[in-house]
Amino acid sequence: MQNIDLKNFFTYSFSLDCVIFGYQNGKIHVLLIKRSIEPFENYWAIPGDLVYPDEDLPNAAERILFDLTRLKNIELHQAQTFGNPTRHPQGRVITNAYFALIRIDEFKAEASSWAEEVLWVPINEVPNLAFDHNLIVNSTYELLKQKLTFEPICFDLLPVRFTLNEFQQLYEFAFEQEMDKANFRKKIKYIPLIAHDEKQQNVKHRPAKLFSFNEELYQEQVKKGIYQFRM
Amino acid sequence: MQNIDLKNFFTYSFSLDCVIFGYQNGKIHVLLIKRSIEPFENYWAIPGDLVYPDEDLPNAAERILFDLTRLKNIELHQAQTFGNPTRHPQGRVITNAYFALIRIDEFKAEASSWAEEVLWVPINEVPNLAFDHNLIVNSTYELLKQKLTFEPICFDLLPVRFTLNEFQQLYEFAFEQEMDKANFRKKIKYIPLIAHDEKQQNVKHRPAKLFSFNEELYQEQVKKGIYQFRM
DNA sequence: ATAGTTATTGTACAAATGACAATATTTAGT
DNA sequence: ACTAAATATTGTCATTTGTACAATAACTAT
Repeated sequence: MQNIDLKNFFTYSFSLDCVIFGYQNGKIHVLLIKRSIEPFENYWAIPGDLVYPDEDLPNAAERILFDLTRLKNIELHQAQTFGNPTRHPQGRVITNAYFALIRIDEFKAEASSWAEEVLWVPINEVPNLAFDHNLIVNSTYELLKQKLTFEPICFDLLPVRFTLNEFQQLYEFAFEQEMDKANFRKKIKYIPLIAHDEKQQNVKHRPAKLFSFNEELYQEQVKKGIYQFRM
Repeated sequence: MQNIDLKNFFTYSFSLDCVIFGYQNGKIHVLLIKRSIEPFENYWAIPGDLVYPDEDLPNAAERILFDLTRLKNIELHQAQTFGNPTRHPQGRVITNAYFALIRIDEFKAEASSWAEEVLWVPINEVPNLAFDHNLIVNSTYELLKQKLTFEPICFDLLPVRFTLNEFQQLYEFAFEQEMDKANFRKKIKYIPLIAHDEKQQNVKHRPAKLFSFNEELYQEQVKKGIYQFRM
């Protein structure tokens, strides 16, 4: 796996790792796979693999995620790049993290290729992972938290129709901080939401009203410069 | 420069490009070098080169910047990675952008190695650059503007001692928006600044008082959770 | 109907924002 | 020394936003 003659030229491998976040039971989860191959056989890891020589990064992200987890039609975004020379035991592999936010129950992740198992694990209960994947997951989670403040990406994690309490709890979890219900509602006053007639089901108390994000109105308001998302 | 046998393995080159921002005459500038080698000979570009096989990315950033511009002791930060397969005419070269913010007059950039010339150019007057360097510069500038809102990095661009007007003008330039003097001063009320007795020199009107950033107090307040920078 | 539980709305005070005006200090010229 | 020009610095006030806490509403289960 070494080639001295080409040293200083095409001497690297380049891989891409996917950090897939999902929200369930009031907790943000991350998707892991169990490796059935060396190195780190039987370790949990995030889905990732080598990028093909002629492949663009966004395409590689889609392909790799699908190969290992059967997930598709997911919007992936670039995060950090990790290039420590010793991060891969078999050679110099620089890796670029991509991340996505999905509704866990809207997609069905299935182990595939050399992924033996898939697992959604709460972000604060992630076990020891292969390679430097703990570092990658943690760094990317920091990025996610940043983005939660300035972009309406919370709605990719929430159910399409959600209660205001579910909405609030997502932020309480991410920022590890309790918030006042009344004040939270004032804070989100200008976020374009659609209030539905429908109500929460199967709760043993007063059911809450269901809302959904008004994507079109949001886009329109942003274009006009009337509104900027901020939490 | 092609090696068919190793296709799918160590088949990439990995490079690193530096976007160095400086502030002068009320404008944010970026540092360019003129290439004296192919490809893109005689084009302006940002300083960048291949990463050595055993080199960590932060070290590579330092080394490459010094080799081409003689700049050193500069804090470099990772930005985006660009991996379009056709971005380099001679093969697959994935590149990782790093950026830094400096005071132009505190450092002396000098052309070195295959850099024939160096040039500070206002960010809104950047010419056509080699490779996809315009894309890299623009993306990184967007990142800089984001960071200007949430981290006190403006003080890396401003002179060590600055007037409040210089401070304000930096933000007015970056966000392309005029601000009210009085309100700006209210906004920065909690930023830990040191007011000096010293005043602006060589102006033909009332000179402004000079301030500097109180880094220690800032760190202390952040640690205590008392304060979070926000513009 | 009643208790239990959560949803939703209201109130009152403190703090921040934004538009605008007033005052202060310096230089340059007489 | 006095004055005009220029910019620095501070103040006012109406409006909006933030925060803590309380009150009311609506549903379930018994």
